[in-house]
Amino acid sequence: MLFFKEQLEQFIGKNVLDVKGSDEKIPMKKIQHETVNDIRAFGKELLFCFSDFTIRVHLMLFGKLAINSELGSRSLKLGFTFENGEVNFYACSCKFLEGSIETYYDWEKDVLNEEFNAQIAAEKLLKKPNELICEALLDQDILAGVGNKLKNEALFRRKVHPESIVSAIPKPEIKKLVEACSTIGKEYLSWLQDGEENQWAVYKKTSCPRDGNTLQIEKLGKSKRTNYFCENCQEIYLKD
DNA sequence: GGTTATGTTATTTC
DNA sequence: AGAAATAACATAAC
Repeated sequence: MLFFKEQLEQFIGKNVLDVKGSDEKIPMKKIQHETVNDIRAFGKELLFCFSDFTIRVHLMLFGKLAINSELGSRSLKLGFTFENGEVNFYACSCKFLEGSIETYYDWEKDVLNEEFNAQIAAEKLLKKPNELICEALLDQDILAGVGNKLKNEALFRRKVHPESIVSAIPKPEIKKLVEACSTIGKEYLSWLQDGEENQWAVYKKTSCPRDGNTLQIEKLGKSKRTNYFCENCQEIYLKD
């Protein structure tokens, strides 16, 4: 979401002339004529901060946003009109957060925030000793912003098998994994900013870029998310 | 045309 | 009651 935040900065400090959309959880009248004090990103969420409340937008799987344009084929969920342009959201999840935004978020959890704290994230992962690492890395309360792509890529880069048990992975490796999530997240952002194609090593790929081995594609864990991994070069850590 | 997918929350079931 | 499974949401790509 950091990618969009940068494109939305033109609206910081601007007054909301009009609010539209079908999201009944959002009190449209309260927002009208209010001024956006800040636009922030937290993990996969975008935050429009007003003086007494914040509007949170999450694009989920299928969401889209349009800046200074409209997507005619979709039905508008939430749209802001400013004096200098407009933002329109579709197929997203919106929430009205009363009060100060600081009471809702710990910025150090967000892998793309400058306050991201890898040490704390690693410690929190270790508090889930029995989980598969491929599930634990997706915990938004520990690593906000890490999705299935970053998870797969981080595990591959660190040569850790997705079915490894958290408590069996050496502690220094846990920290390295956490740092890889953040690093790869930044790489992803720079591809987006530079308009480059995604350069995933294993996500949606069929062969290992290290040894050419055919990648395993499996839905693992309780959440059954797809995992792409190389059995040859990703080590599995199991309890003894 | 069916399946799958960058994700989370609400509801139902056990 | 609380955990765990299931559904819901809504769209594009293959």
